Amino acid sequence: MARVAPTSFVFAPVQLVRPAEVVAFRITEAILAGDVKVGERLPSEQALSAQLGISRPTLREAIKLLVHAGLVQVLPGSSGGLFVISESVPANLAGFPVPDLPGDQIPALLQARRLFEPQVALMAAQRATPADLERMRDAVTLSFAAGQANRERTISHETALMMTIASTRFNIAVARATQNSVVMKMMEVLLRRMDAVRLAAIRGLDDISESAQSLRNSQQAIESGDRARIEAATAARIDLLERAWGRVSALAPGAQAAAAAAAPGLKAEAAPRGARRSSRAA
Amino acid sequence: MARVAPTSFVFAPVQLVRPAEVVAFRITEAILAGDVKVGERLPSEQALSAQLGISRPTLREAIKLLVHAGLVQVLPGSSGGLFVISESVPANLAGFPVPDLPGDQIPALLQARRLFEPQVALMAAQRATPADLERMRDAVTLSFAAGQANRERTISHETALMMTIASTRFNIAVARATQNSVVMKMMEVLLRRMDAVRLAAIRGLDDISESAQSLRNSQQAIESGDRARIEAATAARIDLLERAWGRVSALAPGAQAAAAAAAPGLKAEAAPRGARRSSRAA
DNA sequence: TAAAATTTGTACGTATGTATC
DNA sequence: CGATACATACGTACAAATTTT
Repeated sequence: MARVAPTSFVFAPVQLVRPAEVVAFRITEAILAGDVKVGERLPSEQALSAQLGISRPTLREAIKLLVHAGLVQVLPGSSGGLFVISESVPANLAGFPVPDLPGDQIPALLQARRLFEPQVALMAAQRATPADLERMRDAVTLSFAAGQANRERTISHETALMMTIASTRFNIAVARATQNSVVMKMMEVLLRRMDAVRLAAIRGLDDISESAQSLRNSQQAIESGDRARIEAATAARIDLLERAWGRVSALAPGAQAAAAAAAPGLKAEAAPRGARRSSRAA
Repeated sequence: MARVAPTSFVFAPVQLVRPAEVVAFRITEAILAGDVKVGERLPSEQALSAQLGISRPTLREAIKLLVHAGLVQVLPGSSGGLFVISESVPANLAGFPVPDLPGDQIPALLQARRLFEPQVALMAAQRATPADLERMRDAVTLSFAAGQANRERTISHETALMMTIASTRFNIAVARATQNSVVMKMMEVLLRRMDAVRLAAIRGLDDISESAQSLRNSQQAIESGDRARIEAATAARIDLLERAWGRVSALAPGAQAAAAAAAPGLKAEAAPRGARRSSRAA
């Protein structure tokens, strides 16, 4: 048989994920979403591992990551358990798997949000339950609290963190309000990539209250149900983020450097031993 | 210390993925996308494993899956290698990881597409390269070929398969045309869940040529760049699918049963032994 | 004061799958 | 391509800690 030249197509590397990392991320999500609040106790290891469909050793591995990240505290004994002690640690800071996102693709991320989120907000407005609306209002309240705590011109790290949590929580609430699991899954794809940007971008804001304001505008627009208003408010929110990001990346020598600095672990630190790394198939 | 009741929030099970499955899926994607065509030879095992960032045994494991699925053929010897021999096996039929999708959530999937795809098509129209447009046209051509091969009223399995490939390929081409990696990733979330629906739905079509026609309408609309036309054509394409699905699920005793039949493995057959299952964190 | 209940902590044996040669 | 060595995850069982009864 005649020799056939191989295809010229080159396959991108796959990124593998360890169960413990997936589990830790799942729990972190629940904390960030406000499903489990600070001070609450998670189910026992036995119950949790059953719910998650994994073994207890694997769960314990995940718990180690969470403890190391300062998100939870574990107490032994009869009235002990796994307690949530913080909600302010972005997943990427804890060394969790973050999809590879070259810094220069952050505009692509923002554009994807611009494409997706107005539609999601519209659908949310049509289908939100009272509980959904309350979750949105809670997120807005949190964002204003963050703004209040920071009256000075400079934006502290804590304030930026609170604001990122509020924003993330708002987005999750909106996605949930669609009552559509596929939309939620797609929003997760966006949110997992947003961690890196938010923190950096928020520090590029002229005024921290702008961010809270834009969240409230979106929330009120959704409650009003007015189509044009929803689209405008959602677009405005992303505009704000984009402008802030532009300012930050212009200040820094390079956008990539800024992005990397904001999210250690983003560049995937050359794989400790095996080729064990994170995340889904492309 | 007072005893604290655990949170009432229940965690959804995580779905784990094995490297070989991820790799097999990645290669399948390339085949379905038309990146590597039938008859082509893939790179050598050594080259492939290097590209994919995995060991050769893992790759070989993945190849076993592909061979079993009838997608590729392994020929030994100097002029041998890994040859693509088919593109017509949906990933789910090969036992690949398919995200859990309860049959009753297929309307949610279709609604998510309705929300997302018109926007993607608009963006694609603005940014498509000539190569992108050609990929779309190729997909349309393929769909018409499928229609031609099936002039009778009843739709054969082969025809349905060809049509699903053409549709998938068209969607991939449109997503690629956005030149936006995040949008592509989100489209993947949709497409991976579509496999189950397409095959079943297509058989519910009044006329197989409707499907090819709707693809061509979308393709021409995108080339025209006309906003209203693009939105209408994309919506019409999903309408067609939704009507077909409605017909299929109405015929069958239950929509869930039909969905499960179309996609074995969908319902996650009660976990053979461990909790080995597929895919990303929720 | 002591026993019981609950929950984390630790350890072992097995199976599976991956990496190295 | 095969065989061996290693890593990972599971299941289970038991020990330790702490509060409640």
